[in-house]
Amino acid sequence: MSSFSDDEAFEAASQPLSRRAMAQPGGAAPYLEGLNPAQRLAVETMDGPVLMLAGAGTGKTRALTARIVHLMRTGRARPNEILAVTFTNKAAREMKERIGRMLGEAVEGLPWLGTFHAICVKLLRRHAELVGLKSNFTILDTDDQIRLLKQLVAAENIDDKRWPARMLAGIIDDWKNRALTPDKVPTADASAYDGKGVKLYAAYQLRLRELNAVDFGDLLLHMVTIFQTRDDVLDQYRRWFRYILVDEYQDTNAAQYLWLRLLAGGHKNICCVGDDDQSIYGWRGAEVGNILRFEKDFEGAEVIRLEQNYRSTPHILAAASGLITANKGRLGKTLWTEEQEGERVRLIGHWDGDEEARWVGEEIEAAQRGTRGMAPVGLDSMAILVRASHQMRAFEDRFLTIGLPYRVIGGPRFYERLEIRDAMAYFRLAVSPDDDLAFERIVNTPKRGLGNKAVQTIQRAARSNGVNLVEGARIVVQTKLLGGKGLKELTVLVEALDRWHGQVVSESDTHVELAEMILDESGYTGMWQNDKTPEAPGRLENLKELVKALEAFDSLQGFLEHVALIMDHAQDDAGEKVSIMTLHAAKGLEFPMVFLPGWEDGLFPSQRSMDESGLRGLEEERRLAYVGITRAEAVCTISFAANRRVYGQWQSQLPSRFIDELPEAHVEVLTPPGLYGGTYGAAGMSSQASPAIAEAQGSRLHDNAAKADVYNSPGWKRLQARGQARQMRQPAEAKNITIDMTAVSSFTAGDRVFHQKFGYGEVMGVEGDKLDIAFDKAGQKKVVARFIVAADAADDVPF
DNA sequence: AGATGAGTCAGAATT
DNA sequence: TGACTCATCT
Repeated sequence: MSSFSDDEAFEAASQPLSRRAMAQPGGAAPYLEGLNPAQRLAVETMDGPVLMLAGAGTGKTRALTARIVHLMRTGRARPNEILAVTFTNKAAREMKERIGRMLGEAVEGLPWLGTFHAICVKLLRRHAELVGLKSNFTILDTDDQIRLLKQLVAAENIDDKRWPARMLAGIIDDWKNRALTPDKVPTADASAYDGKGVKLYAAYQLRLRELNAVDFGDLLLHMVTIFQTRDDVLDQYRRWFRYILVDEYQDTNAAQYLWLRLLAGGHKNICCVGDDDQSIYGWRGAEVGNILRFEKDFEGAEVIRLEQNYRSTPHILAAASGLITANKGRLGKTLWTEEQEGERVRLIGHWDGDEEARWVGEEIEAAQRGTRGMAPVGLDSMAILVRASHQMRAFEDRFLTIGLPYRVIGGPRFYERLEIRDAMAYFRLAVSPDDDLAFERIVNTPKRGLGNKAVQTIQRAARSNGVNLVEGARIVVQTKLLGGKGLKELTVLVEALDRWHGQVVSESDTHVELAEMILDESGYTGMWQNDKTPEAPGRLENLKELVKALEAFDSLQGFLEHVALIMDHAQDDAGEKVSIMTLHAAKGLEFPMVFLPGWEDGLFPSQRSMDESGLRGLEEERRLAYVGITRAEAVCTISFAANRRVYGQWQSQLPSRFIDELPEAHVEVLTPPGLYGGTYGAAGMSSQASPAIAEAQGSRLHDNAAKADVYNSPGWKRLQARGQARQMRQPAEAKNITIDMTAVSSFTAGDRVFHQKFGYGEVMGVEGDKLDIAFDKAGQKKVVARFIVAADAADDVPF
């Protein structure tokens, strides 16, 4: 891959400043309008180190983008003298859009804006030779990384049962996050990976260099190494990037921190934006300490607090603020809002996880209709935020059953899918025949009769001649080291690879045509067309989508470069849907109505987090809770279950300690259905029941005022909650599963059926009132029979 | 080379 | 419980 495009970016950006970029004559600039005093101060304090301590929902992106525009419009910096770093591509994209909007028509060049990794790629391509690479190095993703490590581990005769390569990958990542090259790994870490970690790390780095490849961690690590060893290069960039801005500073790891300190070392014009209370990526190497230490690290730093919240009601803010005060060593801030009081944070306990999911489903449907005098709420305005992704299942099952549309945010990503990765390996190989990892991946996909033995033969041929695997394969073909089918197939493959590579070089076809040709001629498309498993059609769809995505680029190289760093993929946004996601995925988002289920000790806070990291872990969990609550604009509902299936075993659960930490004045305890009144309430009351509960039971009134009365001593919440949960019974519906016999009996395996959400499919099996159906488009799912109609009757149903 | 069965393990996830 | 990996059999 050539680095010309990068260089052009540098040169173009270095053109003299246009007239338009000068300060606007007279009157406040439009981008400053509507900023509150703190935001405005953060925008206008341009020189020296600034820490913008921006609480949840305080308009930090707005301030950050306004600051960039301000730097440009006042003539303080030319666009190319500004470096703005984010963590995710999404954040970078959003910021670009906002800046574009603020600048309007006037295009005077754009600042350096991108993720740490994207910026580092650009820099590293210019200086690759300083770390023994060529500027067209490839970027390996986690999968390649692990396969490479597996080979090294195998060469060391290590039992990869006890010491999986994945674990080594994690250890090495950790070292790289801490900016440790193999020679700098502290002796305390010498025992890592059966005492062979450091040695393998060194071997891995060597191998990467041989392959002219880097992993994600290297992008930063190599640049830090270059900055540390080459003053001339560092000076160049210090002059280049005169103003530096960093988003989500609380998420920086040691390598990123060093990188920033080195770059900002001269002029100290660095503005870090973040919120120590929202640091939730410690397990990924982020160090809250970076933001806590800011004032010490950068002498004379200004700390500007953005505390006016534009998102949530006072009750929600107060509940979140109260909770987070239990953490030690915070920078501290006081969020406030001009909004009206609104509803308190709602708290409710349930019998078990299924009951919780059922209740949430009902609440959502009620909100959709509009209840308690509230206006109807759209599904797009609601979200369920869970601690761990396996908690999503109960909700998905329930929502499928009641036909409530939902979308899962996060999940497996497009470019991580098998078929996409295979196709990409073909593209990589066509672009650079040196890509041995890509060759290994596709040599026998589709099946060519080239199994382990054949691959070893090729590897031996390549190694003994000091060439790449494609050349090794060529030698094998020429010297007929293989026989029969394998030889024939390998001959065809080598010829095809030559042809494709030739076409990449000569550009005789468009890259889109070439891509289609590769997938076709390799037999890869055919492989899935002949595959009869239910996933096959979906995979073919994805391949089509991949080719479509290619159209946005002007070469295969350009596309591969993009994909290496930008692994995200548009979500399906069609139609109103409830969002389900993890708390981590919810950071930065907001919803009018938020459900926070599963607040049980061990689940949230997660036991594992506490076991591994003790108090530090607990505090990070608490910040996660803080993030969760502060996602809510108007209604925030926390819930927990008394019983939950954990790895197939039923366990009784205790309400989360975080529930105790919520300030009582801002919480309203709801009454679970089926506890008071109904079939089971009266019979289930034990002598331990609190007077308030007995009273409520007796009167059968859901009287919140009465409950609030007794709801006033610390520790009581959990006791009360536990008491409630004990008295709960399994709801009637769960015990007496109603089976609609007419619906069930009308279908048997093999029937063509129709579902309003999933479309057409074939019945694979029948279990009680559920049908196991392989849908043409949506894959295999279990669906309640009453939502299914016969395929030929679908036209008659008014969906 | 593909299918089957035993065994293992269980967390958040970006680039 | 269930998803996934690996080893072994056919």
